[in-house]
Amino acid sequence: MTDIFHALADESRRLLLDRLFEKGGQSLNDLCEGFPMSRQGVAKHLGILEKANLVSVHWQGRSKLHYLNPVPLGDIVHRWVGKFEDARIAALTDFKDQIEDNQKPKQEKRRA
Amino acid sequence: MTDIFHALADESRRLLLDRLFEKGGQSLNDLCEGFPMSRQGVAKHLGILEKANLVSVHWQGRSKLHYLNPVPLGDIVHRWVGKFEDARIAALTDFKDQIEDNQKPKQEKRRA
DNA sequence: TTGACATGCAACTATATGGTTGCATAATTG
DNA sequence: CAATTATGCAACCATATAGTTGCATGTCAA
Repeated sequence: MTDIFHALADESRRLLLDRLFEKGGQSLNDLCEGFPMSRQGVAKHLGILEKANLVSVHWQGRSKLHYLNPVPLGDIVHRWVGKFEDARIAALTDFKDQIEDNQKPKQEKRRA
Repeated sequence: MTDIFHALADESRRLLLDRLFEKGGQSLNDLCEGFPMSRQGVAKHLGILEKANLVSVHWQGRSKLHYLNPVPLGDIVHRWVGKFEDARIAALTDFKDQIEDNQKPKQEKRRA
C-alpha cells in the first residue's frame, strides 16, 4: 500500500507506466525497446511496479505480458487527493485568518 | 514538477503533510513535537516539501510557520489519475480481448 | 546588551537505490 | 535433442538519501 508512492517516485517507472498505458500486454523485451537501460534494469523496475500492484502480469508461454493496473492509483486519489481537496479549502481559511490577523509578510528578509 | 513524486515517496514527509493537514501554521518546533527524529531531520524534510511546493511558509518573527499547499496534488490528479481513469477502461478492454482470445492462464506453473 | 529561543548551514555516516554484468532456467523452434 | 528466445537470480558498484551532530545566525524578552 505504501510502496505505491515509492514506485511512482522514479521517472523510469513512470515512463514504463506511460508505455503500458499506451499499449497493454507488452513483454519485457517489448518494453526494453528503445529504453535507455539494460534488460535487467527494466525487469527490476517492472518488479517494483508489480509489488506495488500497479502492473499485473499474464504468462503466455515463455512471454510475460504486462498490463497496467490503475486500481491503486484510485486509492491514492481517495486517500490523498480527497484529503487535499478538503485541505485546499482549509488553506484558504488559514490565509484568510492570517490576513485578518494583519499577518502581512514584513519580516521575510531572512530568506534574502 | 517531478519532485512532487519524490517528495511524496517518503513516509516521514507524508506524516508531516498529515500534520499540516490537521493543523496549518505550525512552526518547525511544533512539527518536531513527538516526531521520532531530530529537529534537523524534520527541517530537511520540510525543505524538500517546500521545494516540491507542497508546503508554503510564512515568517512570523523568528518563527517559520508552515502551511499545506494542495495545489500540486491537483497536478498529479490531472496528469496521472485522469490518465489512469481512462486506463481503467482500457485495461478492461484488454482483459476482455484476452478472454475472447481464449487466453486462459494455463501456463503459469512457472511462478510456482 | 545579554541570554534564550528558533531556525539555517555544513560535514559526516549508514543504508537504500538504480544500474550494471554474468550465469541459470524455462519454453519455443527446427 | 540442440539452438534460440525470454525471463529470473545474484553479486556487485556508484550514487542518492535519510538521518545524525555541531556550530552559526537571526529574533525576542528582560
